[in-house]
Amino acid sequence: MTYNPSEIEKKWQGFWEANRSFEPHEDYSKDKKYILSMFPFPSGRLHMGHVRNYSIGDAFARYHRQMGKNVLHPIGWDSFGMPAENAAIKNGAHPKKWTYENIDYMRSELASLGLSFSKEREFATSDELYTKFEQGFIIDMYEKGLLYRKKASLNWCPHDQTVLANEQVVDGCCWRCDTEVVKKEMNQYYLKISDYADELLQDLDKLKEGWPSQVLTMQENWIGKSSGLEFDLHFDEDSKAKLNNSFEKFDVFTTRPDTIYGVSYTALAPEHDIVTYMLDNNLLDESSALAIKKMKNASSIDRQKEKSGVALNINVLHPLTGKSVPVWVANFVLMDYGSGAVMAVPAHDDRDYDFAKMYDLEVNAVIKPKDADVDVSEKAFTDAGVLFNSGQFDGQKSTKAQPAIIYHFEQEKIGKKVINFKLKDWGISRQRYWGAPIPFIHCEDCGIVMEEKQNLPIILPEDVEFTGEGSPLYNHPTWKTCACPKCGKDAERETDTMDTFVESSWYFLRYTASKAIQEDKAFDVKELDYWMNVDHYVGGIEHAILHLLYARFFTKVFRDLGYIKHDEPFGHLLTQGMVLKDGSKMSKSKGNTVDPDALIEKYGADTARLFILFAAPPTQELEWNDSAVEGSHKFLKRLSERSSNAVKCENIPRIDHSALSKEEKFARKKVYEALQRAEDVYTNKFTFNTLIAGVMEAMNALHEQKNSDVWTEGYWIILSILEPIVPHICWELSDTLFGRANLGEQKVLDEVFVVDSMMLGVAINGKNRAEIEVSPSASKEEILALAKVALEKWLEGKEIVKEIVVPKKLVNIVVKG
RNA sequence: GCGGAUGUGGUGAAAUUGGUAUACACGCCAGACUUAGGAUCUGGUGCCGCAAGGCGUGGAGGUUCAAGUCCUCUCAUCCGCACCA
Repeated sequence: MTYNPSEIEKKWQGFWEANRSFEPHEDYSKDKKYILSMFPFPSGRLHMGHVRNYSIGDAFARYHRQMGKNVLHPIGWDSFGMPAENAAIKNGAHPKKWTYENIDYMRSELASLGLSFSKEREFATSDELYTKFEQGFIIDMYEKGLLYRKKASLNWCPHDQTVLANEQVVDGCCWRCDTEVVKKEMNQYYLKISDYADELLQDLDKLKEGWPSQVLTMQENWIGKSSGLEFDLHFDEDSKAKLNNSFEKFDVFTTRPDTIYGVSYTALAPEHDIVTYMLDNNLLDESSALAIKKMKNASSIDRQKEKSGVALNINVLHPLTGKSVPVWVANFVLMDYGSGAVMAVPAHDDRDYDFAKMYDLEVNAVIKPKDADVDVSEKAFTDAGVLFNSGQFDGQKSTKAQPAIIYHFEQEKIGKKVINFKLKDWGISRQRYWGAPIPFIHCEDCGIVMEEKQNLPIILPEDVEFTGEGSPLYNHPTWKTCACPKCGKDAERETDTMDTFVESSWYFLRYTASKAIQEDKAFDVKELDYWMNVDHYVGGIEHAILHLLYARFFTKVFRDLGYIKHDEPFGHLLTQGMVLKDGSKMSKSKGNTVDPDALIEKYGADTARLFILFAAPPTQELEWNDSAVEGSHKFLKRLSERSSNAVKCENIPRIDHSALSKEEKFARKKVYEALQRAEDVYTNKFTFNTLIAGVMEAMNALHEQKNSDVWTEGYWIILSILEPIVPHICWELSDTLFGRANLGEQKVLDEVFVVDSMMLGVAINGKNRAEIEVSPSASKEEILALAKVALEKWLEGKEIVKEIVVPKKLVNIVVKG
């Protein structure tokens, strides 16, 4: 049969569409599988990363459908976001029009790949219906006390009068007008993810089976739980006077209380209240004030590059020794971790050490290794050790001194044990147009008032200008005017929209909503119970932290709001590697992209899917190679052409294995080995590349023999194995040959694995020297006798020290002399 | 700086998890068929060497009868980041 991909792909895509082949069934007594690939942002065109993502997901979905499972395999669009607005600024295209046109085009691209998505559950997060439910959830969270407002320091372009995202700041300047970016304090809404920090950390345990360990580690580090000592540092009298008696003290946090006697200075974040007070009241000389302002304006990345500090010329008293300790401002101290102030122990902390050397501050060692003296003349000694110069704690080991010192502080009521998290609350406000409006109203009398739920969704106005200056919603002449829902007075709508991570934090729940309830509810408890959790979640490693953490957080919040019963959304996670060309990531700026449409047009979707799953295991980076794509295409051509060796039938042929030739037996063995591997790959290993290699081996072995029953049986099985990977060609051939009766679970026949003889490697001192053929029932003695004959020339004049026989593998003889 | 990974033929990669290193594929070489070949089929292909043989999984050690796999040190590359006290 000639292979004509464009014809058969169109044919079967039409068939699937007409027959609604991939809609899940509403029979909740059936076993289910929920297979989900991360939904795309509708940027305009599919890229190879998408093709990889959806090919992997589709393989799972189709495999489980063959196994008789009720499969939910949905798709949608993460359609709010900055690029739509940028396109509007650049080309004048309205974000809504731009977005929905992109969706239409990309939907057709996905269709041309033959992906087995459910159509009835597709949505875009910018749909008003989705916004309606999301705004409802935000109101619920506010009422639950999970949403609050606080000041944040944002990137601000004074020229465009607009907030900039980190990626819009280029070398400290605005990407559009090149004006120097400054920090501006603004009120922002925050979700209290920190309330869930402990549970988000604890529950990583539940994911150990199904998630890659490096993702768990990254999340663990991100949440960053640590315990230590928190205590106050009191100013001396002079310093208090200098600060107009406005401050008595500030508190610091340390995870190394054992080093406390080594404190030689303390450092405040440039944003610290005390620093702000000193700046506001002109208590610093001009150059110091300027340096601090510079620190505050620097991007967090610049702040990491080089340490800098300013002495405040005030002092605090060491809580244990009473010694005077100078207070500095340091750029590496962060306001939103701990209390924004640290005690510095340069002798035992690398950062503190560098800083002390820079500004010629004291370095007082108080910890030494167990059996040696400590030398801090070149670098800090950061290991645990034994305390000295530490008063009553001298001679104690770090591990013992830490709790002992904390206990001492608690007894004296001058400090306490504290648990800290790195995880910060999630700021969800964005000063942008193309996002879901935050459904709040500002009333002069009532303050912040929630919009009434019956008035949702609060939708975006369409008559908006995109100039890149200011916030389009804020600038709109009438949109924000409204009446206060509480008192009826004139009020103003909130003009901030939500971070798009909010949408992607619950979209997987929305997919469970069947058509019947989609209009009325975001989702239904019964349907959720049946479909959740997601059995396989497939997506890029770049989402390892933020998206996955936020989605886990929303799941827990929804549980506590009583909407759902699950603690964790994603049972198994597969993080795919990047698609590279010429050794680096495909990107427009590098000009090394390969266009999926062109690929499909030239070779067909099946070739694209086959290559992408064959070229590397899914978790690894994939190096693009045009001639290897050609190779995948040739394999499919052979698959098609050699199908003429198989015979039409309705059942798998019965074969008398013992009557077959060696080549025929070998071919059957290869076919069933591939089948065995298929189960392992689709359910455990996900190394589709080795599965495809196994099928190629089976094809090669079939080609070495001429028995048409063996060919037929081979095709019966191979087409079933390959269907999840290259569905169109498999449906076509299977339809022609077997009326598609083979597209289902196939049984492994153990009889084909029985062999008459096997080859064993024979080695001397571990060095492979020969090969022997033995019967599977041969005894150890028989094998050794054969091995010694094979090794005759190597054994001459040597003394045999040891003989090792590893059944079915090899023989190793250890000799001397 | 911190955190996470990755190093195997000319190339993408296998290796049943300590047991014959390089399966499968690309590329390359030779041959067949052909008006033609960028189609198809057949054979070959880790490196050095005429050969016997030797050497080979980034590098150096170690454990073991046996190491790509385990341990120690080291080098290179990639990814993420909020200097997390």
